Amino acid sequence: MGPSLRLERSFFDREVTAVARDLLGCVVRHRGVSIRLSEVEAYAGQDDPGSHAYRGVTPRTRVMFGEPGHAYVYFSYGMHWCLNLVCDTLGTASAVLLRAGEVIDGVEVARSRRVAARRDVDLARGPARLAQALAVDRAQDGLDLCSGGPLEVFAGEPVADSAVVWGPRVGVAGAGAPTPWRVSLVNDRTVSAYRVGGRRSPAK
DNA sequence: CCGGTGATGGACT
DNA sequence: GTCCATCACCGGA
Repeated sequence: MGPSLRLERSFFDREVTAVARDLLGCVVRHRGVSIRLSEVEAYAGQDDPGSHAYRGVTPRTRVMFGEPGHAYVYFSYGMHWCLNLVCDTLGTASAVLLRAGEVIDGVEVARSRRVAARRDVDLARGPARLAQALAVDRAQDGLDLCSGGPLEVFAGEPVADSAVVWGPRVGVAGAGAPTPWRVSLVNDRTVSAYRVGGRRSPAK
């Protein structure tokens, strides 16, 4: 392991898909667990129908419209939390959803938070699983990632373009966007399962 | 391995 | 009232 350099605000203050690409291989750390990111997804602010910010500022989306380099945490499906990193220029409301990664430090702590995970590769394979492994919930919404707080992101080994693959979104109801927003590491076992027809059927 | 489905609560219309 | 940026579990192959 080399030196761990915390990402500065200028890293996040760039076009959101560029930030998403560069987050692969980086390490997010919170409360004793470090995760190397293998899969992320870009949400391009107010002009993106798939984004929570699409309909403007609400109490929930307020953080997205704020300064880049902060955490945006939302509650999903009545029982899960998901962690995003606010990106791009102040006010654009862009963010990157952290979808999956490999636990590289604090494996025992992560296991204790993810009792249902049968294999270590499943500890942070999926956005809600990743947040649970990190013990991220509403309390981390809005936290600054760049000022030495408890939630931080560090640079990792550089990832070559040949080791990166772009794809469509997962689990978003909105019309399919022409742009691929999801980026992941090629042949990485911690990338979340890709479900083409993964939508839940209506309860009977 | 795979596909199908219930659980569960808040944000927004 | 409707819609989810999901997960775990179950049964079949």
